[in-house]
Amino acid sequence: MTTASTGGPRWLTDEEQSVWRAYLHATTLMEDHLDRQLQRDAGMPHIYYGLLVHLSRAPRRRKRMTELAKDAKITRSRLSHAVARLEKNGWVRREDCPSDKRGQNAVLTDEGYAMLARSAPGHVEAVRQAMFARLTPEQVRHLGEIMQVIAAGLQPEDTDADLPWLR
Amino acid sequence: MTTASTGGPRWLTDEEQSVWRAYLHATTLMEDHLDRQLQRDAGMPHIYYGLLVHLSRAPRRRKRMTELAKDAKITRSRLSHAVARLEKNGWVRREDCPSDKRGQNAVLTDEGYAMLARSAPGHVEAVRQAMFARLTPEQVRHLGEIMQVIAAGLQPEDTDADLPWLR
DNA sequence: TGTATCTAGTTCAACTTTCAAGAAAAGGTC
DNA sequence: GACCTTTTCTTGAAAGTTGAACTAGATACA
Repeated sequence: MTTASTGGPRWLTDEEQSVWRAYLHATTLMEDHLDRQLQRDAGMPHIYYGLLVHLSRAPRRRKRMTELAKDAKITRSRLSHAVARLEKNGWVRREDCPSDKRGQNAVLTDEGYAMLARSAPGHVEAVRQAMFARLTPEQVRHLGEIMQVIAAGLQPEDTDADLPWLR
Repeated sequence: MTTASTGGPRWLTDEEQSVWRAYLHATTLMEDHLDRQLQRDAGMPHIYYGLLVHLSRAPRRRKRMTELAKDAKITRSRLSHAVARLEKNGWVRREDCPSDKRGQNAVLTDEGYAMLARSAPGHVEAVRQAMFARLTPEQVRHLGEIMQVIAAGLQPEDTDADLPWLR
């Protein structure tokens, strides 16, 4: 039942509710699926794998902790723990930042890179099967646009340029 | 760069990669956003809130543990811990299942229901602002269809009816 | 210089999730 | 009934996450 605007709380329409449920359902299953796949084939959860991917793309395969945390959308605290674990695995190592003595670079080791090279094909295949193999090209395009819009709305603005009180 | 079919591992096209990144980005931000919103306004993470919602919709506001776990797409173990926590809050209580002495029902208490009634409007508003307020009606429809397809592909088939070796 | 403030990263404790193991009841088969 | 298997749910330990507190170094400014 769709509530007309009576002054009470605004609920979602039937369609919105159904879309929201589908969204939660699909995203939960996807995350579980990939976590399991990577835990099995690469010995780490999805987010840790993502950290290695980020590092592999960075110049000289290294990145400042804070920047990496920002890229991966996790807190610095969580990153500290994660890097500690990945270091224990030998896939990442920390190195002092030469220009800022507070800073640390997380560096993808050769072993880390090799692990990534080994597990990437399987992971990509899992992603393809779970998502792209099932959608039409149009749906893929739509999904991209929709996700861009949602992310933009939730993204904390990191540029102060357009904050009125700083104009 | 899009790899042609050379026999090596099949990568994603540029567009697929970009859509995949957008998907990960948006879903991560959304989950964080809602977790924070509910932790702040209802004192529990999103998934726990979801459990209360499920119970509130169930007949007599109660449900067998296994069934609840299935609905919420979490393991029974996780549910056991979660219900223990919610029980401590006074929002849920366990009750023996009369027909099966192994069974337990999770029951939404009046306090739990009140808590839900109190926090639901804010949560719905958060969902609306994060998603539906930013999408066109067409995008909402597309998103629903896309999520249905993805969920269907990942959903473990619980009917054995069509397994070939049981035919 | 001195001092106040900010930033980078870590650490701790509390909480949540996972995985493997286990207790208890139910269901099947002889 | 006895026996074996399956289902239901819980438990405990290990792993991961969170948010607040903390250290050390950078930055700003008088």
